[in-house]
Amino acid sequence: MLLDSAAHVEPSNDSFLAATSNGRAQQTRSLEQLLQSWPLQRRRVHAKQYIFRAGQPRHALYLVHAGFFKTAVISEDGREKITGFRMRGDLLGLDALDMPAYACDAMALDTGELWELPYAQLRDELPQFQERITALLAGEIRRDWGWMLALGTLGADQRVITFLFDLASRFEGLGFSPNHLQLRMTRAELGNFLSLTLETVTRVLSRLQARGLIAVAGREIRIQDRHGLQTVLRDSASCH
Amino acid sequence: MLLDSAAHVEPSNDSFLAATSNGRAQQTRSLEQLLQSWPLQRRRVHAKQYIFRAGQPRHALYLVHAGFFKTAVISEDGREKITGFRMRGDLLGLDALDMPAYACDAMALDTGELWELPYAQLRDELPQFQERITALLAGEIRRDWGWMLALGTLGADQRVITFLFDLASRFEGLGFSPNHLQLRMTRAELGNFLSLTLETVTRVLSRLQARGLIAVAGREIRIQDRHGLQTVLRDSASCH
DNA sequence: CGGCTAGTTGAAGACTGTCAAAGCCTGTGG
DNA sequence: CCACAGGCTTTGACAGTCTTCAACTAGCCG
Repeated sequence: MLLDSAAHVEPSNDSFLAATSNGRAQQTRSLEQLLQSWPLQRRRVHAKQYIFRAGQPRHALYLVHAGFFKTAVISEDGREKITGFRMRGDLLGLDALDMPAYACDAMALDTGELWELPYAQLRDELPQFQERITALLAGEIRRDWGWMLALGTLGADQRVITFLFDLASRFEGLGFSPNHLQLRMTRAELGNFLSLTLETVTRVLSRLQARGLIAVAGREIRIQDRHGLQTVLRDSASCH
Repeated sequence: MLLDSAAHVEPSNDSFLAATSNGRAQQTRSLEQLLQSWPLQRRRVHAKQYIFRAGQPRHALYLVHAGFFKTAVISEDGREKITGFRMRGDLLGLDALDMPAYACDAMALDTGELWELPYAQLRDELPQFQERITALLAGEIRRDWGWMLALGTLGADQRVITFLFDLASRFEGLGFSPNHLQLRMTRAELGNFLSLTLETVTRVLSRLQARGLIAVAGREIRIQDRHGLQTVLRDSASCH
């Protein structure tokens, strides 16, 4: 009888995405510290520039130091799916650590700076590095699962709200205001990530604005009634 | 100009899920070999038994040696999402490697056997172990992304077909027939994983059977026209 | 046999996608 | 400085897929 009916200590829903984000921020903050004294190759990138694309030979791991990025997978018949938006402290290329080639596309959404990490070298010379990488990989899995849960069980409004909260939490972790969000992606990219059309994203934002919950001005979004948003998240029961 | 407009070597669509499965099979096959001479604690489990639940203190990593399992995350308001079905060679608990508590529920869908891996010990004493774990983590991320792509861009029929192909590929990797699938999960669980309702799953299976593409008898499914299924996968363009 | 779980099928409705048109913003070039 | 082109966003009308609700069947076990 292996742990069959033991107590089920539930991680709260909101904390699922939020906590992992915070956790990640902390962990990579210390990853930055860990690498402070290391002579790293730095790269500046500009908007719409691909850092790498799926299939290209993998030669480095990138730590985002500034800027906003997206990673995406593409099927052979052209279907694209954005797997995440990456900002300071996130790593690009983690998912292909065990492969000779990158497994996704990584694109800058605005100008930014990347630190190039020589994985093999760091792994061999820096004792805590491997452990950090493992934690980041596991964290990415939990984050993905959190989004799979959200996309699979929530309606359009709730998905957008969840996204806004997640973004706010991550911004806050980086020292920015959690109520004043400057989006760097298009409606289409946002919709792609949330498995919605760009029109639906627009409609949801308009709807939430009409209710006075947020203020939308293009890609600038202000959260005006956090509590009201959470109510929407709760009340409108699942569509499943 | 960092790798901006370089050639884009595309991994084929079908290989996205299939290849990762095969890759995983190989890797964990050697993981089994790697552990052959290790004295591992073995556990037998029965259907509907929880191996662990989210929030419980993590004390081991489990390697599936026999049986069929599901892992799921649950939100505080009760929404559940099955994150994957696990069989021989898969690891349970990988996603919480960096945490003191498990991050998901793991449940046996039939009787099975698990090998309990003492992570810290193996990591310290077995040189190749850490590397394998890293590869498994990265593989899980790619697999999740593949499903996020499928669920976000495919219609109901295509999702079910993709699932059948994935399952067939995994069975084949374990030495079973890829055309004779014995499902171990309910329609509800299948639907949950594919972000569909159980009714929709049933209807899709009936529809595919009516077209002579598969033969359905409860949880026993025979793939009768693989080529026809692939055609459906291609032709019915995305719903996005 | 009765109760239970799992699966199938039908009809109606909701949510979101699709298609279309128009407005907006920005950068460029005359 | 203004005009224009192009990409991005917004909004509307309509259609389609999937969900919801409900009834019914089948298999299993006390």
